[in-house]
Amino acid sequence: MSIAAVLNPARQRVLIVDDHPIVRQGLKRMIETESDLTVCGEAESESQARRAIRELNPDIVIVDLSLEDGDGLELVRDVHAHHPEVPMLVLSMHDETIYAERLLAEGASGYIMKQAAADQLLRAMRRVLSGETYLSDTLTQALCARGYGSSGEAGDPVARLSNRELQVLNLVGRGHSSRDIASELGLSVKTVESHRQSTKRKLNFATNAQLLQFAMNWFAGRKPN
Amino acid sequence: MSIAAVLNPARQRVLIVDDHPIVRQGLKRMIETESDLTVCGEAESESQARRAIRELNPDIVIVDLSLEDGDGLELVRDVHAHHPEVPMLVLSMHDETIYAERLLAEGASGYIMKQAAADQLLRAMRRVLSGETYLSDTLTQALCARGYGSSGEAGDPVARLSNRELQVLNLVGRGHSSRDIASELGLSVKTVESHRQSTKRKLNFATNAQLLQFAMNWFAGRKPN
DNA sequence: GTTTTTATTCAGGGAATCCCCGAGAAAACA
DNA sequence: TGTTTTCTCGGGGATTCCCTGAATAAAAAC
Repeated sequence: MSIAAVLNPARQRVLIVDDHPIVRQGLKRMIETESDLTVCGEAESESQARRAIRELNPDIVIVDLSLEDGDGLELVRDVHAHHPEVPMLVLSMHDETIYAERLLAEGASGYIMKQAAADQLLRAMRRVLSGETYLSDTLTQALCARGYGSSGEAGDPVARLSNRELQVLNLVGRGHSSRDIASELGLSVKTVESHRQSTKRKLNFATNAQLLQFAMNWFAGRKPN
Repeated sequence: MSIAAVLNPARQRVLIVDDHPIVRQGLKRMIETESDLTVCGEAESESQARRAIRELNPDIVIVDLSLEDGDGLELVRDVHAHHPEVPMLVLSMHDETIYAERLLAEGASGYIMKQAAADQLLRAMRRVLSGETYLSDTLTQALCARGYGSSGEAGDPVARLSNRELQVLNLVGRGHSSRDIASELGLSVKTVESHRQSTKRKLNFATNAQLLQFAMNWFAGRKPN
């Protein structure tokens, strides 16, 4: 504990959860240079993180998405279940809109990429600390276009799909082609294409590749059949 | 700047190439706390890295494998071609044995993961600076096992892919279309299609959907099925 | 009860992609 | 030096993508 901590006892206490020592160092440096923030602890696994949250009672938790044990989703869900008052900011390597959606649904308060600059990270932290939600501009646009925030509540955009569309999307996510799906469901290829089309429109996807990516990630978090 | 800098003006000058500001901060902190090392510059893209090496003439370059533009392989090859005397230490997120082999062949002097602790990183840097090669224990074992293993095709089938094919597969996994990949790499669409074709053949995939599914899962750090 | 919306089915058609073939040049290997 | 692999690109038919439209039935709204 430094003199600054004594002079400013109201520092917000941050817990870092990341299995990369280098990244932890970088985060620590960024945070400690701020007068209103301090790092109260570090964890490099989910089990360590759970114990650290219980014992340290941090004001905010920064979670790396690419944890070795589990993909971070479980940790977010678990922490939010046991400590719903602790906001979580998720740090990710890639620009994967799919994960952001699922993480926010599980209780995360923000999503930011490692490509983000220092001031952006700090802005995100302060926003999450104030009880609000932080999303990058591009991510906000993507999610808003898909139903988040436009109606106020975080409604599941997939719920807007019809049964048939959902059925087709499921098979799409398993890597089946339109022709395969058509024969499996006893439909015309044109019908399957039509369902894919309407699904893309409802979920605001431009290309088939985006739909495929979404479908695979969406159904990856669910039990097969 | 500490007294050590005055006492030891012969500090080895390090150039950091990484597109994550947080990681750059972490590396910088680790390096600057050492009395015999200093960071002479940073770069967040391949083009910046090339110019920085020319202008700063560093004693060692630390390269992140997951650069946005390209997969880092080209940078390693290019730098080694123009500055064969500059040792390069490659930093990676995952335990990618496939890349390690290629990187060493292209001129890298060491390969270390971001999970590595600080002392391990510094040990790797000093070893590379002294003109030797650094590999982690697990990686050394993996490479040795491959060299002397008589198990035939027990190795990862992805290892059989050529550099270009791997590069294309990487972009495919990020959801890019053949047209996008062609323009990104400055190639004909036909060439990209050809690489996808040969990749499918080597990995025993029948359709493009299977390749896409595999690529997305592979580069997301998860195993298919 | 009538109108409107949605769901489900399918077709047409131009653009794009897939997927098989081949082929020449360059690089790596033996 | 000869062989293999890699990297590059093209032809061309089959297929898919993607937009528009449309018929029928069911559900919802008026």
